[in-house]
Amino acid sequence: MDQPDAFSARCPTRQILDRIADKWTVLLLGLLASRTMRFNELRRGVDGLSQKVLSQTLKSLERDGLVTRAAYPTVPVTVEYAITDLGRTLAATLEPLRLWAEGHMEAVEKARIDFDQRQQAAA
Amino acid sequence: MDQPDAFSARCPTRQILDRIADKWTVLLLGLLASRTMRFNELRRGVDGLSQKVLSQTLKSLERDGLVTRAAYPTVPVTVEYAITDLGRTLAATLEPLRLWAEGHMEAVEKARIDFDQRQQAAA
DNA sequence: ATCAGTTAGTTTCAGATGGAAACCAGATGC
DNA sequence: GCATCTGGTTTCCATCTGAAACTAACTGAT
Repeated sequence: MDQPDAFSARCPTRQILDRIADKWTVLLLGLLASRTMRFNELRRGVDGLSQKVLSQTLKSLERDGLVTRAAYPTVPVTVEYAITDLGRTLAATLEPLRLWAEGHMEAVEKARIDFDQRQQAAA
Repeated sequence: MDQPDAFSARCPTRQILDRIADKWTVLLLGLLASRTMRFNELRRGVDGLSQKVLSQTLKSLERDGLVTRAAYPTVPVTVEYAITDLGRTLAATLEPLRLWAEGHMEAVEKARIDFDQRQQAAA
């Protein structure tokens, strides 16, 4: 068995990286790390996430063993999504990513303004 | 000024998260963290990355102040991409992500097989 | 002088993906 | 009968993606 290597297109690691290096995955696992949540609760928690993409993303996360889905025949239907142990290890890896974005927001915005002005000046 | 909050669609953090939580960004910054590289060198280093997307991704990374681009009028043209200090802090955050993918590849693949078999059985 | 090859890209086109909004099922409340 | 709650699926359109071809400027070989 070869060593896993994300730089090789043929390594399964590549598909997994594509799946986990995703905006919605970062935010959803961030929420689910704190507690089990229901479908519409997650939708309200992640502003701008459409039902279709939430449904698709949760399905992928479930397939990859990162969250579990439990449906209860109440009225109306109750569906609870919970993070798994595996998902929890990923959430711990993903949290610094969200924190980086929040912490370096101003530095990146400043860089963008500078870059755009230089482009403007060159044109 | 509001606190940055990636869960809000209106926060600039969201755009930044979308930019950095990206397969190609993870791999490119991973390479550039070790040393300065040229365009085709990066292309060869990241298997499966097309020239178009490499060009677009590098342009975004440059705009966000994460890498610098330096062109030298040699023959043929030499263009060198180097990581910035800001980029280096992000690369340090992104590396665990790639390592998670490589380290948990088998667990995820096993989860997928189990899930698909359960789906098969249910159908 | 012309053809092949190097560099770092841009362009083109078909197919996959994204989000907004509408729709659906099943049941309760009014 | 009609609206409302749940957790989705469907539809439509715009954007994004990747593969491949093309560009520009110059070198080296034939």
